[in-house]
Amino acid sequence: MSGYAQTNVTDTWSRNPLLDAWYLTGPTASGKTKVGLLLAERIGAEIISLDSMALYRGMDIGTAKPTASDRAQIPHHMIDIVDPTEDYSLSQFVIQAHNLAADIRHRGHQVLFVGGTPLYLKTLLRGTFLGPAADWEFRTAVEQDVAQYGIEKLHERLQQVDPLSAHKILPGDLRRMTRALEVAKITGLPLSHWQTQFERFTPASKCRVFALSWDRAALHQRVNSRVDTMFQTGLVQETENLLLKYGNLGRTASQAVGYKEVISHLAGEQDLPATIELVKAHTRQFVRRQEIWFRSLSEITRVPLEDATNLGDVVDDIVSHPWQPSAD
RNA sequence: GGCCAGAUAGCUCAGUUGGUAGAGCAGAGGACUGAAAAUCCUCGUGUCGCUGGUUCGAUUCCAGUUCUGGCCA
Repeated sequence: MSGYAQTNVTDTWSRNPLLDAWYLTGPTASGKTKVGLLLAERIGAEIISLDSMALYRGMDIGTAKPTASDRAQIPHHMIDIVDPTEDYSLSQFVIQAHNLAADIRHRGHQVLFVGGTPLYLKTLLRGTFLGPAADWEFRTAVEQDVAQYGIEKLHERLQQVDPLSAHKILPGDLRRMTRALEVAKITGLPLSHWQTQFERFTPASKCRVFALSWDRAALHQRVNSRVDTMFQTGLVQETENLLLKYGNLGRTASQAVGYKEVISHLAGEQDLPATIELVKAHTRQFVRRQEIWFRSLSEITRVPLEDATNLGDVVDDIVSHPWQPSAD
């Protein structure tokens, strides 16, 4: 098992930060797509989507994908690249994004990441430990153990295998405990030995990472009306079509806010008005978690917004932001 | 018009054999490294509809009153 540890760890299992690109992020419904297009035009960039759900083909309305005309205007990447039945992962994203960024630079263009998946953003900014692929047999076995012996036993097991991770991961967090055990089993070394990338961070002045920021109450209003529009423009129909075409959606795609609730509505679990309210609530909760991530990232420069009429000024602010690339 | 049941946290409701009250949801803060739109942790004071009465003390008992359902005329 320790053979894994000896093979080219740096090349195979880690990715360095990608700090010479531009990044535009912000919570759901903050206006990233529009500002992104204007910014891309201004700086001569191609856009790489930074969104864990826009990856899936056919999930258009619920993910508020850029339109066909948006995509004709500026080249977009990492949209519609997998079927919604497929599993995707952070690591696949990071590897593809690095390769794409290199291609775009070879074409002489700037790279602009646009999207609101904070973990993907953090991973590009700080690098990552890619690690071994998910072992679903192992994960299922762990799940069964937990059902039989309780989650406390799992925490004790992790305590033995990887005390540092056991200390870091909250004892109810089945997913993270399982991953830590999985990595330890496959690599022969504890996860905490590998995961050191997130501790190195860059100040905002040395990178170009911008987060659109709204007053929370105003953003909630935008979320509510965006969700209403999604249902008016056929989210239920789109979901029905996906189910018809693919049967069930995959592990990740079926968890997407909007689709998850419509799927349960189609199964008769709640009526349409209740479904719409659920989607709104879950979107607001997602917004909150996004904001918590953004607050924790030193790399981010906040771009306050009060209405959607001055987007040109917003782009001016972003472009005039002083930038001192670091020597290393 | 008569009878019955409700009125308690932003919402749905529990509860107090009379000593001013608590769940779920919503909301807020935090964690997060191959599922991340996921997963996990923490946070609960509100004229207990209004006005009187009984009582040391009423959100709880009594009377009246307003509103909301339901039933009967």
